[in-house]
Amino acid sequence: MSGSRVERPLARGRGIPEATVARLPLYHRSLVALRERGVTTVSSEELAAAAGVNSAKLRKDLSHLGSYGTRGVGYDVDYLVYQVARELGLTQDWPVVIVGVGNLGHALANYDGFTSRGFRVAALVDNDEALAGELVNGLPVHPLAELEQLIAEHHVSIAVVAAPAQVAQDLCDRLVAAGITSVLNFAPVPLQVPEGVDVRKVDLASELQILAFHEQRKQMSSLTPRTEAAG
Amino acid sequence: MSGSRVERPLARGRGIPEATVARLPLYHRSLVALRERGVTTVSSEELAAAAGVNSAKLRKDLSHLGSYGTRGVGYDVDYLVYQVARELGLTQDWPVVIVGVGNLGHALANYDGFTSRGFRVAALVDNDEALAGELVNGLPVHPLAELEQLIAEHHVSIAVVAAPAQVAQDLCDRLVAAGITSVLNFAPVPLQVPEGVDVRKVDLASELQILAFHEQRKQMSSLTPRTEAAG
DNA sequence: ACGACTTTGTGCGTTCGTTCACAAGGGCTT
DNA sequence: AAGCCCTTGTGAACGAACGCACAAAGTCGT
Repeated sequence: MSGSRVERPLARGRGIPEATVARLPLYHRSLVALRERGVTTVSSEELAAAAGVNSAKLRKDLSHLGSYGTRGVGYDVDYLVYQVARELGLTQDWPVVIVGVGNLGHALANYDGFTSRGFRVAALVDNDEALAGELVNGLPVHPLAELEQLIAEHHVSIAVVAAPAQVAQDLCDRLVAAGITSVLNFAPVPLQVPEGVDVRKVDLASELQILAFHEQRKQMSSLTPRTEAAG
Repeated sequence: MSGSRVERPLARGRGIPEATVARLPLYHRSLVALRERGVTTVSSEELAAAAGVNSAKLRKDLSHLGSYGTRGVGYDVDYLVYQVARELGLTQDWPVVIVGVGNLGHALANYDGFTSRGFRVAALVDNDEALAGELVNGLPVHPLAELEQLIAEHHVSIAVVAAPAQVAQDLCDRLVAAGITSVLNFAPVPLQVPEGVDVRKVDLASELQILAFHEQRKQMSSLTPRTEAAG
């Protein structure tokens, strides 16, 4: 292991495929888990197995970040953790505002996975005045009227929408107007946003429906096992 | 609108692309919303706008289910809602078991989106004996020991894993052994399952990390706006 | 110092998904 | 009944992603 490594200017090619980006968090988590087990070096085969992906795909994904492996040896875990974290932007602090403190918002505010990975819940906001001032995980719930001020004060650019579907689009417009440029949407509606704003949606019901689709297929094929038969 | 329609034997071609399946819940929801607004007929263009997708993609997706539109007119909303629901398996009852009744499990047990779409929380299970018997959304929390019995009794084939990462794989093995064939996994670990079992994962932290990645890119490009310049 | 061995990084063929653009087909008006 | 207009359904071009298989490149043993 040579001591000094070249520090690349983040994403050499300027364009990392979206599919790769979506897997980087997975690699990061797998690497951290390996490090905690005391592993210092890992091959693409091992890491791929830990992450549950094809090893060639893993190597190609990592190659988009740079040549961080050593042929014949593998990857240095510490070093790779850092590089992936840096590429993902986990080395900086990301204040996040959660809008909607119902059941889901509550759960999100308490979720360790957010706080433990560079994200910090900067503020909780809810439309329900009755909730105002209540503490959730040590943080007070703010009335909706303070939304813009909180975003500006805490320099928030990422918002989590955990509000009902009916108000989600209006809320989103307000968030964008207040300077939010990334939205994680839990409301089951497709949010319209202007160019330059990113939206990712987490749709719990959809996921179950997709499972139900395949489940139905399994049941069908087990009831008619001779569909392909033929003479 | 002709009165009698041909009832296809579900998925004419036998194989619907996975990408299409993943969008069917979205179309279903958009259609239901249109129906509630009193819309009886919708064009691919309109429905695509409501769902936030390209209209050609929508038409191709729907064509995989069958020819349910009328050229020059569009799609009958009621009829299409039914066809999509049938294809997704929403016309049948899907009992679901939720394993892990922490913050997230609590929120899921209370989530309307599940129950309102053919899914029924048949049982709640948690490892923590202190929770046993407690009512969540009117349902008692069962001790982990009763897991297999509950799955058998209620004919459950879909499980939701909302347990900590450390126990997720063991839990999953147990679920599969008990007859579960579809798993919705909220634990941040890639679950290993045998052939024939489907797993979908919802990874809250990953979604934020993906947003952070793009957010970082935005910041970088706004700081160095002349990257592409050249002489 | 050298060769055998290991593992990375990647060129290439294949598969999957998206989008364009238009022919086919149904309804509506005259 | 005939033609116009509208929208579907799809062929075909394009592009993104995957995975094989191998050359390049480094390590380790002798």
